[in-house]
Amino acid sequence: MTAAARREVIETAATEVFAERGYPGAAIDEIARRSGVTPPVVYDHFASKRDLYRRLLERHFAELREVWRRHLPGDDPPRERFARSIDAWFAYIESHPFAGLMLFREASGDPDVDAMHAEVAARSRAAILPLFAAEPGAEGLAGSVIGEGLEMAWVVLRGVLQGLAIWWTDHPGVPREQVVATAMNSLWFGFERVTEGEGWVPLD
Amino acid sequence: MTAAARREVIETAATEVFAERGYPGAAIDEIARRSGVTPPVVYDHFASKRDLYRRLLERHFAELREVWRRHLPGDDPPRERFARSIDAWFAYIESHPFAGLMLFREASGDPDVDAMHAEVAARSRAAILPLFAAEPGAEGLAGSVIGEGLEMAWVVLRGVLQGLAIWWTDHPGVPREQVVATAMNSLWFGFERVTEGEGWVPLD
DNA sequence: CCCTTACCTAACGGATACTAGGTTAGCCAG
DNA sequence: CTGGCTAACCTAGTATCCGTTAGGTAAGGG
Repeated sequence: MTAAARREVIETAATEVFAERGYPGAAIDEIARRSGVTPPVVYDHFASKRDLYRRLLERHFAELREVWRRHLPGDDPPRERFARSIDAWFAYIESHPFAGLMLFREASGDPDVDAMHAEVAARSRAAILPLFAAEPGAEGLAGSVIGEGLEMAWVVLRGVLQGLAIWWTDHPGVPREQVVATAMNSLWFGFERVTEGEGWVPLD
Repeated sequence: MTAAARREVIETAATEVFAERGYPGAAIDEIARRSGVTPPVVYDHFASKRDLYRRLLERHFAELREVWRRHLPGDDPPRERFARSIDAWFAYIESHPFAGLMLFREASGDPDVDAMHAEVAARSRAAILPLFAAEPGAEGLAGSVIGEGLEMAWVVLRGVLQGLAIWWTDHPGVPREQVVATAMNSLWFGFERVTEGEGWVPLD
C-alpha cells in the first residue's frame, strides 16, 4: 500500500479508537491492528501519539467549521439558514460518527493534550462566533442581561448539539430530521426572542 | 486519623483527580498523595480503582438526583419550580465543582467503567424523567412530532446544564444567577411552547 | 503485655509508548 | 536480466508507568 493510502487508513482507525476509548485508553497497538499493520508503521507516519491526535483534531474540527461557514451566512430568513446549518451539521455527524465522538470527549487525562484540545476548539469557536455576531439583532444577545452573552450562547449551542450527537450515535435508527427538529426546537425560540428584542425570562 | 475520616478525605481527593484527569488518567498514586497517604491505604478502604470510582458515581449522582426530587414537584407555577430546580442544581455544582466535572465526563476508555457510568446515569434519568412527565401538558412533549420526545428533551436538558456547568468551572467569577438565567432562557421557551400545545417549529 | 488499627516500604506483573535494526518486494539503471 | 536502491513493513526489544499485593511497623487502648 502506498504511504498516503496507509496514512489515511491509520487516521480513520485512530479516529475510531480515540472516539471509543478516549486519549489515554486508545492504544497504539489497537490503532495499528485496525489499520492492518504493526505499531512501528504508525510511527513512520506520525511522530508520536500526541502528534497523531493533534492531526485528527485539526482535521475534524476544520471540517465541522466549514459546515457553519458554508451554510450560515446568506440572505434567506435567519431561521431557514439556521435550520440548514444544523441539518448540515448533523449530516456531517451522520457520515463521520467517530469524528464527532472524538471531538466531544472533553478531557483526555493528559494536561498537554487537554490544552491542545482546548486550543483547537477555541479556534473553531473564534471562527464560528462571528457568523452569529453578524446576524441582525445579535447585539441583543451580546448586551443582554447575561453578561457573557455571546459566549454563553455558544456554550448552550454546543451543549445541545453535542448532547444530541452523542445520543444519536447510540440510537442510529432515529432519522436525522427528528434530531434536527429537536435541536431547532430547543435552540430557536431563545435566539429568536432575544434577536427580536423581546427580552429574557425575568429572574424571580 | 480515623478510618471514616480518612475515607472521606480519599473520596474528596479522588473526585478531584477523576474530574481533572478522567478515569484512565487518574493515578491511584496521585489520589493517595492528595489524601496525605500512600497507595496501599487507598486499598484498605476500597477494593479497587473501579470500586472507588463506582462509589463516587453513586454518591454524586444520588445527590444531584435529590436536587430535582426536592425542587421540581409542587403546586407553584411550573416556571417557578423549574427555575428553582435549575438554581438548586447549579448551587450544587457551585459547591461541588469536581463532582459535576466527574459525572459529565462521558467516556473513560475502559468499557466496563463506561458501562458502569451509563448504568448509574440511567438510574438518575429514570428517577428524574417521571417528575417532568407528571407536568401538565407533558403528553405534548412525549407525543410530539419528535418520536422519542421525552428522551430527547432529557438529552437537551442535560446537554445545556452540562455545557454550562463545565464552562462555569472555567469562569468562576460569573455569578450563579447569570448561569441560571442562561439555562432558563435556553430551555424554558421550548418547554413552555410544547406543554401549552402551541406546537413545534415546522420542518421545511 | 498484647491486640487492633492505621499506615508504611518494597516489590510484582502487566500494559504501553516508542525504538533499533533487519527483511522483503518492487523499480530502475546498466 | 541483474544488481542495487528505496520504501513499506516487520521482529524484538527497552524503559516506564501503574494497579495491586505481601508483609511489616508503630502507636494506643484495654
